[in-house]
Amino acid sequence: MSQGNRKLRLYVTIGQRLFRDSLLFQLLLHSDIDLVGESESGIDTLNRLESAKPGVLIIEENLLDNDGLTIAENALSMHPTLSILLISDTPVSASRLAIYLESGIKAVVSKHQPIQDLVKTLFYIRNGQVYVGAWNKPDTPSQGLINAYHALSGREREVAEMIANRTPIKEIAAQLGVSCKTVHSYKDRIFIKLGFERLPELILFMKRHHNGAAA
Amino acid sequence: MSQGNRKLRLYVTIGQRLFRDSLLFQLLLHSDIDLVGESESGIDTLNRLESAKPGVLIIEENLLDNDGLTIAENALSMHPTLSILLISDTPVSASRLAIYLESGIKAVVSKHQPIQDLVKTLFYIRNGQVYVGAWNKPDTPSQGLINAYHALSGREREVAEMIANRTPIKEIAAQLGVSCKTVHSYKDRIFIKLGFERLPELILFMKRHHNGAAA
DNA sequence: CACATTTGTAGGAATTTCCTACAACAGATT
DNA sequence: AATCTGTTGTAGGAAATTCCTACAAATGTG
Repeated sequence: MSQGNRKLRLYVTIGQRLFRDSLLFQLLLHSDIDLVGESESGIDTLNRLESAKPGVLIIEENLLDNDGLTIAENALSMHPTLSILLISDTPVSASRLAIYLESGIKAVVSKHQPIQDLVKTLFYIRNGQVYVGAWNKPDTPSQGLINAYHALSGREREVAEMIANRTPIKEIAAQLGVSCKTVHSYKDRIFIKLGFERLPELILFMKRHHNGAAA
Repeated sequence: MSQGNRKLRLYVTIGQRLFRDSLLFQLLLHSDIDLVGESESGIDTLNRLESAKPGVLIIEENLLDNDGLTIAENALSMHPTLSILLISDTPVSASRLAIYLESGIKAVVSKHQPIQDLVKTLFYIRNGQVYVGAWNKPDTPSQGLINAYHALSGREREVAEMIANRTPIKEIAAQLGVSCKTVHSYKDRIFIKLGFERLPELILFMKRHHNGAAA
């Protein structure tokens, strides 16, 4: 099976159900993610890796029963090909990061980073590559995304705003005097240019972008 | 505007960006949720409620700068019609719950509850009704959902499993010797019977249900 | 046995997704 | 000024998905 269409076998260790649920839900919207298991405790994770056979493990740094880093190190010694993404409570210092990388952890994402960072990182490390950051200022759409938005044509921005306001496609078409197919084409192009896949991404971006410091 | 199609004006106060993002993303998949603002701190929330005019505020109990309950009480005194859903770190005791309800908080959802509880609660309290729980055992699909699953016909369960395994609709149709339209009809009925709206809900349920204690 | 409900199956219409196409426009180059 | 290239505005085709409806056969109930 080629690299391109191989599923990402994911195991997730997050203590709080609400957080784990909402993260899992979002990741499972991606069709090439295969959830092979989940735990709230480190010890359960260690017990289940053998049968679950994940390629990527997402694990919190601060678990209830254990230090996530310790669990991660144990997991790596048992499964050297496993790629681990550590979720830290705070942005990590350079010295701390060096320790993690030395342990074999492939990525660290802080809980203060946007979800897009975690998703991007996830697909980045599934091939075993190493990723570290956050380099974007939290709570602000990245400059690249803002640039991409400003690069949209006037008509595209007009349609983006209406779509983000949940205006029905038929109503947008009527107001702009174009066909529904045209509005769909615009939506298609907007999502491609901004790198979005789903409507909530656009809604959140437009909300945050127009409010400046609203987040 | 009738109650039925009124949008739910939502403001969310959650300190950690990753958690807030994934929760917001999921809530915004619902077309009748209108996000009017978000903050990571209680003080920002109090400053923005006047202009944001939310109907429902979701706020964490433990914020970085303040006690969520204090912020919630302040918010309520400024905006008596606001419905507040408090996210607690731990399941709350009956005595603690009484305090919250006395403060005018409409619902408390613990971080150890499934996301469906929060979503259900959200739509429950938007009309001002009071909701408290969790009554379901965490990390286990509720008994009602399991009962609903067992009430599916054999064919429905067969199709549910294949869909949850991300088998393409065309392949399911070919394997079962029926048309694609038939498979879509089955999917439609399965989602209605189980109360699901999107594929990740089914995937997570099937994964957890078949694994028993896997979560 | 009669009746009601469920199951298995599938079509119609509308919407959405993915892709392609083309004329007009705008900017860059010669 | 002419030509070339890329972008914009617009929209169709085909396939997939959603929402809804329909019907014969099977099953369950009284």
